[in-house]
Amino acid sequence: MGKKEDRLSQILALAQANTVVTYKALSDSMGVSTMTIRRDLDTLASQNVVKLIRGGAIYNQAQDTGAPSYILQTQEEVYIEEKIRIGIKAASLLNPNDTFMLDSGSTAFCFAQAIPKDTNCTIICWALNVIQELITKPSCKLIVGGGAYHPEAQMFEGPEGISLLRNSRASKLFLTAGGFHETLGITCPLSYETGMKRAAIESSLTKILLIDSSKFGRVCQSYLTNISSVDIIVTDSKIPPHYQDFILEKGIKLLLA
Amino acid sequence: MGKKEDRLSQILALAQANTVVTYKALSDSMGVSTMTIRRDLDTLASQNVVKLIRGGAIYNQAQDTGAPSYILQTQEEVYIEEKIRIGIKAASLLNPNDTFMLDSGSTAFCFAQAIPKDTNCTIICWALNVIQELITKPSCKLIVGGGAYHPEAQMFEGPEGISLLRNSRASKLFLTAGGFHETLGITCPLSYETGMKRAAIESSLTKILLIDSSKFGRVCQSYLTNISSVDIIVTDSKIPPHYQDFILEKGIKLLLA
DNA sequence: GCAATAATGTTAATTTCGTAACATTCTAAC
DNA sequence: GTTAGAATGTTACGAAATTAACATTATTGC
Repeated sequence: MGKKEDRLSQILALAQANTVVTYKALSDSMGVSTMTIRRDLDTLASQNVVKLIRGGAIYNQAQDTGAPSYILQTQEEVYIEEKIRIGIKAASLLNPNDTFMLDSGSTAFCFAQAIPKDTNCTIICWALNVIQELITKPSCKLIVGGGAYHPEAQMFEGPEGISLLRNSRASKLFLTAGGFHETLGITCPLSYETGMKRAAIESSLTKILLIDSSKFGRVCQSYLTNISSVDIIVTDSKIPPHYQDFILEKGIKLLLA
Repeated sequence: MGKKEDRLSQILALAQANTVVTYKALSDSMGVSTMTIRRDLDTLASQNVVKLIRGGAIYNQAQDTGAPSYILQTQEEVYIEEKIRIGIKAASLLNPNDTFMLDSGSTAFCFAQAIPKDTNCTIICWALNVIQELITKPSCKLIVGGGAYHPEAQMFEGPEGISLLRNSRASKLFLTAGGFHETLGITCPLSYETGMKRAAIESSLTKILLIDSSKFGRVCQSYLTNISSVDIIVTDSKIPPHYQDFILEKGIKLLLA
């Protein structure tokens, strides 16, 4: 009995494409009676994938939003307002026709959101949420480093991605990190992130670190680079004063959002 | 005359929250007649923010997501039902723990939709809409070929992507095309597509062409490969009979959806 | 305050939809 | 092939929803 199965997935795909499907249209297009379609939609409704309405059904998007696999979601909501401000501040560093690299993570995503729609630029990136945001800005050209997809970080990573970064050059890099420590340097939580991040650091001129104030004094598992390898740090005003002094002593430019 | 304005924004908020709103529920909750609600929803529908359905309206999310830049959208709706059927048929070719490559295009997207959520497999792909669909299936491992993003085709393409495909191997390739002609072979409309497609063909064992019947006899600008390089063709039942004979004579397996 | 006009409400005829009961066809096991 | 059981189709009737025309009620400018 594969017939009903086939109909169900066809109906589901149509519902997904059109949002609304009607008994009549479905029965016409699939050559079965409205009663059959009705029973099919009942089945789909009991599985909670569509919602019945008078005359048909609508696709229930509430249930499938397994979309971005928000393990990151929890992390994302922490310091979200600071990250938005940091993104906006960092976006002011952009010049027309810049080519820059953009790292992964929630702060990078906030930065992507803050890029004005009419900014002509070329962006080299490797995080899916960042890409999804950037394709809404038609004046941005996108170069994407591929590789294996990591759902927890919503990023691509692998030798070919690293080689793409090595073969690219950018005037700026907008880097993110999970920890910033005076002696232990800049760190990130997931070891597979370091390959892409390091390649990006080596291929770009001005290294700009986007980091919210909660990360100062924190140390994560994977060592990324030392502090003097960054040129500009954009953070929020809750940064502890002694870190502020420390950064300025190092000759690094500090921007507070 | 702010009353109608007020109602409209209230209705809109409710529509956004609940997806579906009904004339009856709205007229009850706002203390006006269903006729007024009907006229309100007509207004909102003419502004394209809701879509009228029998008994009420649904919020039209299509207009606010600038998300996928559907230039492809127009093409996508052509033969959409056939493509869905083709996708479902092709998905039946999958075995557990397969590693396969998946091309770009609307038919490839329909195929991605048809992959059962619990299929353990590794998928090598390079189209953004395909990726967005596949990340909703947690049991699929994704490898993504990167490169420059092309909004018209929603795909990535470039030397590093090609090199990733060359360094990969897959038991199957699900290929798409824009034209299929007896003597002029298999063609596609955008020249930058051929690099990725050819690399995929060379790195995979069984070549499966997903193509709707409207493409038979059509020739597009970029030559991709000759017909005998594919092993299986999945199309819909509207395929002209002489093409059906031609394919079978060539010893290619033909599946009709 | 008084038209004039727009907004809203009411009603009834028409159409469409939903439901249930039953008829038919398909399918698979024996 | 027969037959039980499932899937699908048909029909008819009651319950909405749609439409249009008209009635009523606000609003606005004068």
